[in-house]
Amino acid sequence: MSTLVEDTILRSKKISKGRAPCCDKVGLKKGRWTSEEDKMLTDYIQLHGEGSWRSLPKNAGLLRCGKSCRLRWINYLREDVKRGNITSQEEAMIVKLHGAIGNRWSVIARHLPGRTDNEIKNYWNSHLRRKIYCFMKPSTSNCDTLPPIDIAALNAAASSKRGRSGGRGRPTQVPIQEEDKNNNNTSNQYSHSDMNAHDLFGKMHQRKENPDEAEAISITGSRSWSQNHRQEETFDGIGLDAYCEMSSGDTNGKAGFCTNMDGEGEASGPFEWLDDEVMKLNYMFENGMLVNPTCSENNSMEREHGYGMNLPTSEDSKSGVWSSELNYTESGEWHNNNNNNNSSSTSSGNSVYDYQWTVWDISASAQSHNQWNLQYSEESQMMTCLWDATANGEVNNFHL
DNA sequence: AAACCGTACAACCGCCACTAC
DNA sequence: TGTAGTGGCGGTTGTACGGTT
Repeated sequence: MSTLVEDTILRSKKISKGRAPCCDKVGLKKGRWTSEEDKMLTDYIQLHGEGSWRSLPKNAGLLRCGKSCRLRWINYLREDVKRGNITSQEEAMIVKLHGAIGNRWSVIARHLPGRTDNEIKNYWNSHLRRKIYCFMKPSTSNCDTLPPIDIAALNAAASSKRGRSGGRGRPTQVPIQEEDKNNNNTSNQYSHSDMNAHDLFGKMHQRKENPDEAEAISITGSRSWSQNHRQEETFDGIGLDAYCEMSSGDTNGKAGFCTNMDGEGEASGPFEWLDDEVMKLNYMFENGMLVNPTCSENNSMEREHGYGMNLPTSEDSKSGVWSSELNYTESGEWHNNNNNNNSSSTSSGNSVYDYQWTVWDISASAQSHNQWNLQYSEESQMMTCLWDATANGEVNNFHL
């Protein structure tokens, strides 16, 4: 009889709560691990090896959830976990990879030997994100034309759009799969969430390989939202109101829209994607993926004053500035191409500010359409190590 | 000295992909 | 083929700690 009751309870739990929890949390300890617990876990794994996390706590005599044991082992107890400050080289790699692939911490971590995804994620959230947001805020007299960024409002807008998403795969702000279910135009339709750096890279490559066939892509710095709406949202302070439009080659695309090949699309609210996507676009600026024809490589004024990360020029590539100086090999080793330490552009500390900066007069460029052109420039090729492309430009693999 | 505040980071949570059955 | 178990991932929270008022 009691078994029947237990079964009923278990079944009702499963029905009412979906999946059963990873473990019975009753009586389990939470919070910080003690050194005794660490030793018990380490001793057990050294004896029996990793795996079977569900049964491990019981076998090891730990009052912990299996997940908690796994996390503790992977992030802190393993011998190959590197402790200590993130180096400037590692920081540069994080910035670069994050610009290319976004919050895929585990992928980024694979390129940083000894670093865990959790550590990198924390480092990003506590150090780098702030720095990079700060760089978008005009700090020099040269940037007076640009209003300051209201970071608090940005974050508020971003967080208000996010539920507790979690999960692997695409970190959705918009339920894309649901979106796809509800319409038939999935082949050429892009949502803001889809419109990430990865997609843009692929499309840029397509453009390069088949300029006549591939979709036209334009990235335009623009204040495209209605004045009323912007005022309501108190987002007057946005410094980089870039929006993406993807159309059949003319100006069918609409600001902030998901458009298909016919220029049809559904408007989304402004700023939904700013928090992440603008940053990604910004990284593309930084990495030379977007080339402003009004900014010549030799424009020293632009290169000397700080608004945005400096685009590595072909000259930079030759002289060892930026990424050409630092390579990461397949074997997981850092390789410094620059054998002398005289380069004035090398990072002097753990700050993205150590890179060179340049001025991007986004406000001015926003006044005309299509002023930002995506170009497959020589400089941009430093990012092409990240993907494979077939002859027709189809991206089929990310080297991450 | 105490209260407050911001930061860093360890840990937790929920979800998803994969796999075995 | 469907389902449950498991590992893994990314977002978020909790808290210790140092600095400031």
